[in-house]
Amino acid sequence: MAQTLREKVIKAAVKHVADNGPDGLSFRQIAADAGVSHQAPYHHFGDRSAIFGEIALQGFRKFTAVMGAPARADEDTENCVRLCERYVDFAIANKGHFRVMFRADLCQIHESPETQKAADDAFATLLAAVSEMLGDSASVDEIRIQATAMWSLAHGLATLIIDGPLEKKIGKVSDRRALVRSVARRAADGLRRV
Amino acid sequence: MAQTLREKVIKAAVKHVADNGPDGLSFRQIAADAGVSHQAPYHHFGDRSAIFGEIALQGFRKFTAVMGAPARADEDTENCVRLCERYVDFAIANKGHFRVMFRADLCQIHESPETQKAADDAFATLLAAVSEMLGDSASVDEIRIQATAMWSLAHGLATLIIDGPLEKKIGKVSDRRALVRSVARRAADGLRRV
DNA sequence: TCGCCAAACTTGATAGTGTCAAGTCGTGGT
DNA sequence: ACCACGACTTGACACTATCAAGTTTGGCGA
Repeated sequence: MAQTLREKVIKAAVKHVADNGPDGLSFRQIAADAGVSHQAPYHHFGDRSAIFGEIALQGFRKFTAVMGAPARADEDTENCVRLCERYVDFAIANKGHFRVMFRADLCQIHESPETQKAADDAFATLLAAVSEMLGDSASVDEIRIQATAMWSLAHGLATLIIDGPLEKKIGKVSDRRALVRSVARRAADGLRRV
Repeated sequence: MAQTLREKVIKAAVKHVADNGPDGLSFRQIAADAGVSHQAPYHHFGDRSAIFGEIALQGFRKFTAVMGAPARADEDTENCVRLCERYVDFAIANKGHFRVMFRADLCQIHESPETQKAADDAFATLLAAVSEMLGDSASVDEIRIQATAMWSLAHGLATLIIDGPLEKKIGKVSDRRALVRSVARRAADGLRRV
């Protein structure tokens, strides 16, 4: 294992957040697991929230890469559905990161310009995708609103699945995918019966 | 102050969660603030997660009452918009409850039949509202999908506003209301340009 | 009135935690 | 050879949850 202590600590922290949520994350436990003194991690992350900030940074970068990637052949042809599905897939595949990224009380992304930029880039990617989806004629306001709507939809789905009551109701991956697609398509067509 | 210790503890805990999030909630501090020994709260809530369960219980009941109430004159005439707006309003007005209700890692609602029932009732209220909105002809599946979509949209909006990066971008209440209405109406009309 | 019993609360102790303040140790550069 | 600096250790302190006792207190039957 040629990985540095810093990497080990982050890895362990991400795993803990993914398995047990952000609460009860113990630096000392992580240090002990890494076979290192209880104070060693603090040399790399001055503060408890610093490690969350680092996790968020990594998360936003990965998020930007995933959401901005060109459409694959096996994906839904409808942009809205594809974005939602990618969003939820990302959240599930990166629980440890996702649970931290949008928790301002945990990671204070504005304290690190690097993390702030990564977050801005992530949002810009979302805006760009929506903008492309709407075409040239859409106003900036319209893009903003539509992006916020789609973001909210995907984010709500993801958090309800990950942290909330939806997880146990839809066990199999195929079921989950089907649900996400149905919901996203329904939203794309309009939420109230016309 | 004729309120019992149990009520005091819950009140203090809710306030802490609303102000600082669920992390770092200290039973001892609450006990000290209430002018009582450090062990007293444990007599009412055997466990740290028990108090979260109680908070979730209260939250779900209040939620059901709010979401199930008949439409007021000052509310939007469109059902979807109204439901979203109520949802977000509830989340903001009851931050301390809302932040706990949908966090399975915190409150384990299935451990208390009472809380489980309250949560089920809350979802049933949502389903009923959507069902009414769709009319008699809608299939059960269609109702379920549409309810999940609306729930996700409202939930995503609420969490992004409360915990995420949307809060500081929209400061004034009027701005927030306008945003929520715009987004909800846009979603009701369909997320992709037709 | 007395006794008593269970609930509400206190006191004490233990193990685990974040964090401050010092040390040690090796490695690269001058 | 020196030494400065980053990576890490050691020790201490205040704080926390939680277990395991004790003590108070209010109500109720005899």
